[in-house]
Amino acid sequence: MKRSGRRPGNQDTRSSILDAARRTFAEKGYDKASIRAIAGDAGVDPALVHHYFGTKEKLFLAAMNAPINPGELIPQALSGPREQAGDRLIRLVLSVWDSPAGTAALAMFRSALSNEWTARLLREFVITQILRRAVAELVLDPDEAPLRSTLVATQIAGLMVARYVLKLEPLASAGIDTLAAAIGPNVQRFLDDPMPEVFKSPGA
Amino acid sequence: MKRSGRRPGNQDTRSSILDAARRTFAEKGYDKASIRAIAGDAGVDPALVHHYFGTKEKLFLAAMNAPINPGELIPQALSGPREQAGDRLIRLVLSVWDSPAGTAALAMFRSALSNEWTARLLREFVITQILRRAVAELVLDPDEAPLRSTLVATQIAGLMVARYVLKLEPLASAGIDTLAAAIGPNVQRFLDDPMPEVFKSPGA
DNA sequence: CGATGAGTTCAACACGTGATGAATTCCAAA
DNA sequence: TTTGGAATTCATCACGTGTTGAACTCATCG
Repeated sequence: MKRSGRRPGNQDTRSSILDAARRTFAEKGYDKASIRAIAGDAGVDPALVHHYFGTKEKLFLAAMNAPINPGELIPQALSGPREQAGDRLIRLVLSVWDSPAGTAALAMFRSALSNEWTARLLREFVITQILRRAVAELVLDPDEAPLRSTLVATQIAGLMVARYVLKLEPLASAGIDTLAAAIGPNVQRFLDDPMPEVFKSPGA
Repeated sequence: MKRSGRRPGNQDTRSSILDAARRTFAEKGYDKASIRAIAGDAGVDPALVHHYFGTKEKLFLAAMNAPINPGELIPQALSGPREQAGDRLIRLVLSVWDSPAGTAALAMFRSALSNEWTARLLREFVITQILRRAVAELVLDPDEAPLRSTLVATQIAGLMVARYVLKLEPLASAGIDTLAAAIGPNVQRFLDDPMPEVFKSPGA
């Protein structure tokens, strides 16, 4: 028959490579995370990484594919009173990114800041999966949704940059309650405070 | 005597190298801006860059040193009614970054996002020259100044990332008036809206 | 004129990178 | 026990990087 030879057996290594990849991408970004460093972190020969995942781009995609699944988080952000949506968003974002499951998200973000290809990836992912599918739901006027949701993204991206990349104190070690109380209302204002009429036209 | 040999003559090249360096650093960030690319953009041999500036780090410092001088901008941000300080800050930041003089600032920012050394540089510069010297002046309670000024930095950094790095639409092509009207009030709120009492303790 | 030294270029080194393909180990099916 | 094929490693390639030092050009001074 066709089936013969060694069974897939030790597939721990494959997932330990993925873990190391997520860690390293999150810490150094796409470009500076070398295949050799990832392999070293996983205790494995660099060539094995290529054997499993082919190219570095495919490895990155494989490392992102599994854990980034906002399907469960989005309802959590949408449920509850809409007057506290900003507060809820900040808490959600911070709790996800501070958790081990947020490593992939941090890897994606850090990479997108320095690499064009991953920037395109993040842009498409954020726009189609997050902004249009969740944040836009919170905006009443659909004409204003694109700009308003991008403004929310602005505040959240800035929080990420200051806290996780530039590590500006005292914000980097501030607690989640403090940040939610400070930033939540501003996100809320981006969602539903009245804005000038220029907002309706796309190329304002 | 000591003086002999060819006079400095054509010193255009030195400043054209600096211009090319600022352009390239702004476009690609510190790491991906190769000496060869900078030299090529200036129409010059790569070795000449080393002859003038020694190392790549020194070239970066030289490219940043001249044009980054917030001494004139800070009074502009502080003058005027304090209720419109947020609006003024956003307008100032956008007008500076969109102008050719803002190339150095954009170079600094892009580099800090992907390189540890330049991140330290930007952190020290921003904290000592911008936040403590200008934004903190706008905060009434000195105990709250550190966190409040960092929050302002959060919103501004996020605007930069979304507009210049990720290029999220429609924000990337939005006009300065739209953005000032949308974001200014949020900056204002970071400056002087009442905040929970946790703010006073540094490690909140 | 001839010497000096700045402006400029050329060729090369040492290094780290992503990637490739042959070689080796080793389990499980026949 | 033989053997096929997956798991894993080794050696190597081609390339781009920052950096270096020797060589060349040439305007100016003595």
